[in-house]
Amino acid sequence: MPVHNSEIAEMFNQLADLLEIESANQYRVRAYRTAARNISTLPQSVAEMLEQGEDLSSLPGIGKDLAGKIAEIVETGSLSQLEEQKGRIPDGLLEAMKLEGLGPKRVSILHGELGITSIEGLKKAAEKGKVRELEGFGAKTEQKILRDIERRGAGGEKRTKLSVAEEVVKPLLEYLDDSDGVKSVDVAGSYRRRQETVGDLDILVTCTKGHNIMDRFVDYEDVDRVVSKGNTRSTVFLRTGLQVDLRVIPQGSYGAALHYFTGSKAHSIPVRKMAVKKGLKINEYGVFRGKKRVAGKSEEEIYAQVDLPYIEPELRENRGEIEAARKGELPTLVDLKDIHGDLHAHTKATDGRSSLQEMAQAAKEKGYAYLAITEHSKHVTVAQGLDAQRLAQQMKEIDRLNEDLSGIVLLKGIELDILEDGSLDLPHDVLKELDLVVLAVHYKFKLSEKKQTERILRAMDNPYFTILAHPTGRMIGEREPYQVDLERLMRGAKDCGCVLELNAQPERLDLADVYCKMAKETGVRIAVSTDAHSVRELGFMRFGVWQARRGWLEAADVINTLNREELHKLLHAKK
DNA sequence: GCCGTTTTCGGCCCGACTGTTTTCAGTCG
Repeated sequence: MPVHNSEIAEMFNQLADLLEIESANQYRVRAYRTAARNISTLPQSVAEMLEQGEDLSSLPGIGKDLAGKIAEIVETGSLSQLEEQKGRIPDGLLEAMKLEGLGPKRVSILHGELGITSIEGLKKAAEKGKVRELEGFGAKTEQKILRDIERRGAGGEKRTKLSVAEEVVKPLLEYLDDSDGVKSVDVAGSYRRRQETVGDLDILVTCTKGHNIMDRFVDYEDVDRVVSKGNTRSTVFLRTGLQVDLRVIPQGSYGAALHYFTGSKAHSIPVRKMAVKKGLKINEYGVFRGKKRVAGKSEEEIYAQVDLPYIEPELRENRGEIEAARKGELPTLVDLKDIHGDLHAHTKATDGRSSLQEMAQAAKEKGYAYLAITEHSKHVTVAQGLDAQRLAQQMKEIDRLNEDLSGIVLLKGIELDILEDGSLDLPHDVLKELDLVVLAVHYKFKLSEKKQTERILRAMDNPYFTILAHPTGRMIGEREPYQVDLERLMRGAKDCGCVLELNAQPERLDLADVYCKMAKETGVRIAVSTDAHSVRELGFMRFGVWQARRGWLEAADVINTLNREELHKLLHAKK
């Protein structure tokens, strides 16, 4: 089993924690964290790069030393330096570092003065009042530690899916916006970058002088606990467990603050370095030459100071956007208004909840030109997938309905199961009557990477194949993707003119952003599809488009930006 | 530990809030 990038990143982060507890040079610590961050966001496997003889020290933030450590991890599955450090510092202290208000210095004191080695031990010491007696600690810190231990026992921290965050954010924004003196309210952070999950929410407001937005914020009905409250920054936890930071920003600094708090950190650092080279300093208040602020009102101003055009939030991950901006080669990202139809939807005939008519009507109201009905095929028994006879019946219904519809056309399709050996769940003479065939893997997720890849490649190699649905089968936070060689899959898709789906269901968002970018670079086009099981779910298109934008996709990379005639030509080109 | 139109040494992003202290260290983002 090859070592995953995330495992290497985790080891480097642990090592950074341990070094901090031992008061190592802070820049050395930072180097490990930077390396961990860079590795975890690489699209390709570091283990594979190594296998192919690539020089890892060419990666950003990886020098000779860390390249050697990665090689050791890939070869042996562990890192001797990490094991040594762990021998000196108990695991419990790493856990304790995650508690609110406890960092390396205090954890080190707890270890040295009280001999704490575990959360359990820390809890006992705090209950006996031993912690408050230590220098730099007090009664409040002790209480906070106890509270946090209790809280974590109940749940533990988790990232929140973008769709869930959206539900929480909307009423909160309305609440904040709906008070006199508030001029603007915006969400920054990973939410604005439309990352598939968010850790916390960063909300920025501007308001008239003297207005106390902070009082209103901490009074919000969903606030469970106020962590801190100041004049310009407050932090609360909502009942859902989501952390929300609110910052009050002076108008003249709004762009600078928006840029700063949108991040990502990986994007901001090189931008700030570019400023330093020009004798400027960028912080959340503006761009400064000496003490004089030279920009700050808008993000455009900030970028202009370092000779860059505006960079869309979805691109700000330090995945080449700064270089592209410098060369004037930024993509014009696909937009929701470019979308002319949806190519994956279900109805009551299988596991959907709306009728054909309802789906057609809703799609028409969205301004779509087409909607593909793609029910499950018979192998998916739990969804009462269609056999040849029921499919034929539905096709007749669609023909009848199309005669009555104006402005939109329903396309006849199927979400056809790929069987274990790569053969298809319905015969070719049935498929040839359809407008499009969406192929999908729903069973046998545990095949080896080689078998899974060949299974799908074989399925692609049939004349009716059009789109591969949810290409990795992942469910965010629930189910890992199945093992598949995506590079090989994409080359195969390019050879046979197949399209990959970006499934817009918020718990799938499959293909992930980095793979969308890989598809684009390979020359494979993407269908952004909702896989809607109801009228409401047709609205999931926005999540798909956001993810597509994070994957650098332009309208020309996405087939459902085509008009009806262009799409028809594409779908019939293969036959 | 990384990095270099300041290149083999000397920098490396920095401000707000809290708690404990009485001028500031630690933590956090």
